This record gives sequence, C-alpha cells and structure tokens, in this order.
Amino acid sequence: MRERVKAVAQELNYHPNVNAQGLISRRSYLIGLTYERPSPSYVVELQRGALQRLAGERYRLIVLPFPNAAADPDGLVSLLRTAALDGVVLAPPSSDLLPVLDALDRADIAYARIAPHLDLDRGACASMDDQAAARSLAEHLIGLGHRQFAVILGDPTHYASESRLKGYREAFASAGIDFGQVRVEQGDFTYASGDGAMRRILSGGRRPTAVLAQNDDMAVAALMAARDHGLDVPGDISIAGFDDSDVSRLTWPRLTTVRQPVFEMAEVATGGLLSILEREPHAAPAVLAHELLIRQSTAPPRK
Amino acid sequence: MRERVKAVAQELNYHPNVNAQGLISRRSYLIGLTYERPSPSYVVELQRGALQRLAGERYRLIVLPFPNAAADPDGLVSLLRTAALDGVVLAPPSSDLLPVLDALDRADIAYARIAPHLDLDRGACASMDDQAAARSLAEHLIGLGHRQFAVILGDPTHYASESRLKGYREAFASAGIDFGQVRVEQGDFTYASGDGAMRRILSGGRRPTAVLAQNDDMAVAALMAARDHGLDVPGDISIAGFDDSDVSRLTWPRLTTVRQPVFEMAEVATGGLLSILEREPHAAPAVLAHELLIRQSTAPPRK
DNA sequence: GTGAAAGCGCTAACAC
DNA sequence: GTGTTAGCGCTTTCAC
Repeated sequence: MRERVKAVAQELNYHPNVNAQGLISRRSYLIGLTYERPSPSYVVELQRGALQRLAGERYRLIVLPFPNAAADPDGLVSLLRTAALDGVVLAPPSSDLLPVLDALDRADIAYARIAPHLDLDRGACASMDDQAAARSLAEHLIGLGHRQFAVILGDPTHYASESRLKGYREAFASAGIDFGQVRVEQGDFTYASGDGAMRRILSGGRRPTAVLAQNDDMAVAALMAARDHGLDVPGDISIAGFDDSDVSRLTWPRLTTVRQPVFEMAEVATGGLLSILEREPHAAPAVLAHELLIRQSTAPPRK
Repeated sequence: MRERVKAVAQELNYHPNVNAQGLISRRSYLIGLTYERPSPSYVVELQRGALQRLAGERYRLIVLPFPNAAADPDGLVSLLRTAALDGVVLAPPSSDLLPVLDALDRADIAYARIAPHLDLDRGACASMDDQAAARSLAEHLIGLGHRQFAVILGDPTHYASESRLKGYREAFASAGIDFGQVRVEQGDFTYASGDGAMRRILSGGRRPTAVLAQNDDMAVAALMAARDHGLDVPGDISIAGFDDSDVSRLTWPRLTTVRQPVFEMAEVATGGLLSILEREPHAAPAVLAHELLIRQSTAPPRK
C-alpha cells in the first residue's frame, strides 16, 4: 500500500508543502550564514563548507551578508529574526558579538560560531589557533635573519587581529626584538587599507626588511605598493600574508602565508549547529589545524 | 487601536510566522540562485547583485551551487523543487539548459536568466554582448600590431565561450588574419586548465605574440606559465583575459580584460524575477554594458 | 491495518 | 470599526 501511494505520488510529481510541514514542526529548515568579510574567496569557502555539511540534509542555506554588525548588532538580530531561521552560522566578527548571541538566545535561534574568541561554551564553535599561526609566520621571518619589521593590522573589531598580533609579539620577544622598534600600521583587511598602510611604511622612517600583513589581501596590496615603489620582493623586502586566499597563489612572487581552515571550520560549525537543532549532544569547541605555507615572497634580508 | 496592537507586538517581540503566512499565500518567499562557476569573485558578485535587489523585500536568497547541470539537469531540477522556491535565478550555463527551463515551467517555479543565449523570451533575462566585448579585445591587440594569436577557450558547455570566439574571429577576419593560423587550445575556465593550455602553446610550434584567454583565471594562469617559461609579459607576449575579476587587478602586470557587468546582470535579473512573481509586466531582455579595460599585460609585439 | 479529526499560525471574508 | 470563522496542507492522535 505504502509503495503504491509512493508510486502514484512520484507519478503526479507530488512534493510535500514545506510550509505546512514547518507549521507543525515549528521548523523552517532554514539555516543562515552571516559574514561581512569582503574577501570573495573567504566568503565562498565559508559557504562551501556549510553547504558541504548540509548536503543531503533537509536544511537549506540562506546567505546573510551584513556590513557592520559591531556597529549595529540590533540590525543583524532583526535580520536574523525576520528571516525565520532555525539556526545561524556566525562568521567573524559577528561570532564574538555578545549582544548578538544574547538576542539569539532570547529569540531561541540556535547558532554556531566560526573562529570565536569569547565565551567558547556558547553555541557550537569551530576555530583555529590564530596566535600560534601568526607566531610561526614571524618565526619563519626571524629564522631568515630579519630584524626590522613592519606589521599591517587587520580590522580591530575582529579579535583575530589581536590574536595574530600577540603571536607576532611572542616571536619577537623570543628573538629579543624590541617591539617598540616595530613599525605598526592600522588596516582593516581590505586591499585598499593594505595599500595605504604600505605607502605610509615606505614613505617615512627606516625601511623594514620584512612586512607581516594580517591577511592576504593587504599583503598583496603591500606587494603591489612595494613594486610601485621600485622595490624587489623578496630581494629588498619580504612580505608575508595570512589566509592562503586564491590571490596569494596568483601573485608574483607567490605569497608566504598561513592556510586558514575556513572550509573545515564552516563545515564543523554547521555540523555542530545541526546537532543542537536535532538536540543531540554536541562536541566541545573544535580547534582545526592551520598550515604554514612558505612561498616566494619571503627570503633572507639583503646584507 | 492599530497603533496600540503594534506597540504591544513590538514589546512582546512578536514576529509573524512565515510558514503560516506562506501556507495561505502559497509562497515561500524564497529565491534560489544557482551557479557552477568556480571563480569566487564571479559567484560573490552574482550574490551581491541578487541581494542588492532583494534588500527591503520579503524574499530571501538561497544559494544553490550545482556542479554540472548540463550533465544532470534532472538533479538540478529536483534540487530546485525540494527547496520549495518561488523563483530561481539561473547563472550560466544553467540559464541555457532548455530541459531545466521546461521542468521549471512544469513545476511552476518562476525563473530569471543571467547571460542566456537561447530562447530569450523565456523568463526574465539580463545579459551582455559577449561577442562585441571579445571583438573589441581582439581589435585592441590587432591595433597594437599583433598578428600571431593563440586563443584559450572556456568551458564548451557555456555558450559564452562560443560567442567570445565568434567575436575574436570577427576581428581576425576584418584584419585579414587567417584563423587557420591561430593556435586554439581548449580550457574550461579554471586556473588549472589555463595553465595546461598555455604550457601546450609554449611547448611546440611557433610562439604567438598575443594570447586571448576567455576568462581572467585562465589568463592569470597563462601569465604565470609564461613567466615560468622565462618570458616577459607584455614584452615577449601579450595576454588578455575576460571578466575583470579581482585577480586581474592583483597580478603583475595587471591584466587587460573586459569588465562583465555581473553585479548588474544579477540585480536586473532578480528584479525581473520579482516582477514575474508579483505578476507585474516585466521588461524585455536587458543587455548591460561591458567595458574594455586596457591595462599592462598587453603591448605592441617586439620587432 | 484504515479512516477521521484536530490543530499548527495566519489571512481573508464576512457579519455585526 | 470590531469580532468571528473557515481554511491553507500537513502531521499526529485516536478510534475503529
């Protein structure tokens, strides 16, 4: 009997009405993904990871870019609420916005957090060790013989910026390099900000032999700015990035960087979210492996 | 009275249940976006355009990457059906898959098509003139004095590959260049395929002075392969791409290319889809403007 | 095993 | 204006 009904349903091209199902189950089977990162490859990796985990599940993915969540947490929350989501995957920096998490708790929307730094017991978490990754990058440059450094910082609303800076400082301290001598310029993870920061670095004061940019977009900007300034990379100046974004492989020289496990973090975080939604016990915060990628943009300083 | 109810609703943080609303209106207020393009910047532009148009509307965007729609149109359709969409925006090459359009018609799912080449009266359409854009690129190189060409083709399941090739051929014909002498290599729009194609071009036969790659990813690959081969770009060989993707601005030299109005096409197509859904009369197929971007990867051939 | 009925949260149509 | 009611398509429960 079941079989016959199914057969006829198939024939009539019947599909159950999701709204009616949702009305009873009090579920929308909709999962959101919020991000504000400008970098396309980061965004796409995030989506790929989430979709990978969602493949074969009933849940569908809604993309919710939101420009400046730190400045307008309420705006984000109301976006999330009106979207009628069962759960949401929060990418940095929203993953560390406590007002957002509070509102989500109140609205009974489950959440997973990518690369959070605060309150790791809230929601499903997947992250990497930014500090250790940054340290290994700085140690690599120190190992090559560099002593004059410049640092281009990322968006200060991302805790990752702080963690990465800590990592650099640890490496500097171990090598006896005075952080007071390190040229530090503020950026915000965009290409334009990296370009501006590098131009400031090159326009005044003693020129560093190595630049640590907190992401690849800014590192590539620094690379282009150095070249426009007539410098050879890595001959005159070494430049390292962070992310292993697509562009880091497409520049010349190819960028030394750290591979962030963005895809994996998104996949694991989404899996954790599903566990919460299905009321299964979910795992402790996952820390996923990064990878130091030494390519051609870093070399020993010229004597 | 209305005011008082609204005030209390606000206070109680009331949000209407989307499922219940959808049950009556027979709408899910969900719009899908399908694509299979590997290039992150293309995908993100597509999403940005669609989201831009959807901002302030009730509709939400579901992303539906589907790897090989040409080989499995039924798979795509069943994905679309189970997602309970009101409508879908089809990016190439799905926008030209007639079996998919037929199935969508049958399932009563509205659709908009980005850069279609077939049956332009079906669905809402937004496109650009690939052929004219390709022709202007080839004319630019011919104008610089090039006569020995190589072409790296894109994915043959995309009609755009064909249109762009037609544009090149028109320019060649006008300049009296025998197409039989043009080296043509097959690619599929990926970086890896561009790399392979360029290595084949450089490994045998007479070396061309200019290479026309059908997208930027392949052009960048060609650039890198040329450099690995010890060639100076544009001194020894000129290379042009297609797309104005992010990477085209980040390479050295920066790529000569054509800006595809991807964002605008997505925005306009999504607008057309909304018109169909709201049963408003919708506009004729829109052809949006492209732009020739002459940068540093093309120069006159060496004497 | 099969069938009938209630109700999920909302909207639209109607009566007052 | 204000209140009542039917019903959207499904699942779950309970009766047979």
